[in-house]
Amino acid sequence: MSKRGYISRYLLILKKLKAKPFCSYEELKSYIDNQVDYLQMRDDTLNIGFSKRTLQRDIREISNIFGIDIEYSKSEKGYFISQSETENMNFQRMIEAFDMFNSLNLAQDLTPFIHIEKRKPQGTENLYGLLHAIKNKFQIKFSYQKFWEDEISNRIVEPYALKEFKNRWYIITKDSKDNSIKSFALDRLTNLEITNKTFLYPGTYNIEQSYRYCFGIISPNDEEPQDIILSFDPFQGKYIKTLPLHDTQQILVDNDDELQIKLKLCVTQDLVMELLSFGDNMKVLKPDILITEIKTAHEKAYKQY
DNA sequence: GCGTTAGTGGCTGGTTGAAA
DNA sequence: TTTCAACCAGCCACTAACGC
Repeated sequence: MSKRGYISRYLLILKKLKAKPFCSYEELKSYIDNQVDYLQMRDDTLNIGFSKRTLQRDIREISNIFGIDIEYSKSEKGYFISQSETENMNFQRMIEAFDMFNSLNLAQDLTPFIHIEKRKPQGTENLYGLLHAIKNKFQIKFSYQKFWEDEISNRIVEPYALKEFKNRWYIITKDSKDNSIKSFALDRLTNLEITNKTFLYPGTYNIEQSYRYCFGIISPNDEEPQDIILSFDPFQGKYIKTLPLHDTQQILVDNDDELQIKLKLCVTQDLVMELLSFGDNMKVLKPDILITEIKTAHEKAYKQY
């Protein structure tokens, strides 16, 4: 069997148990047989078998490879994924990626109907190296080119964490030059070098807490979060209700005229850019500093015509 | 074509939990 | 406490894929 075959089987097991916990071996077998019938119609190299012994080995391998534990409940007479795993974002992403991978593979003859976004690689080839450096607290060196500058600068930083925002990966670091927290997009980072020099992770620094009131990736440093009140027209409001701008989003008014929401965030450049993208479908009601920023930006844009 | 490797299925004994 | 059913894991043989 090809490697794709048994990896597909692992993911089918996870997918089934996520959708329906406490499946017996027979239920899993039936599900996998059905799925494999369909996959094999498109790819006859996918010769996937599934005996009880194979399931036992798969459970062990899934734990080794993906770190996801599958247990058996005697009272429910079935296998299940431990609850904490199904809530794990990595797990959700893995299942999504698998679905996407299989769909695109199966749909090669449907190419005219699938339009993939053409974008630059995300720089994920450095993920392993960066994770190694974060885990072992090694300083890193790299070359970096900002969007708004042609010049490439060389950086030496202490890597703290990786963060994703709008389909881009960033490394959160402390810059040795000025000791401030900075983020760098992986797709603009080159010549990565992991040094032998170790650093001490500041005990008081908590990345989750630090970015709690940030819209995107720009570090707030010492800035305090503010109450932000926005009013959207009803059409845009529907999108905002289904795709909230931030975890702190609360609905204040929801009627035929507007959707009014409150956010608790630091006013950073990435938040301003996001709000500007709504154009005249959104109005900032609070705070004054943000109203001024948005007004100035719209006025500048108006004067260009 | 041949040898090696890895995945799989089946058999078997040990373990565990529920029921009598 | 004993019995039974089901799972788990070790072992071995088979087979397909892969490299030379």
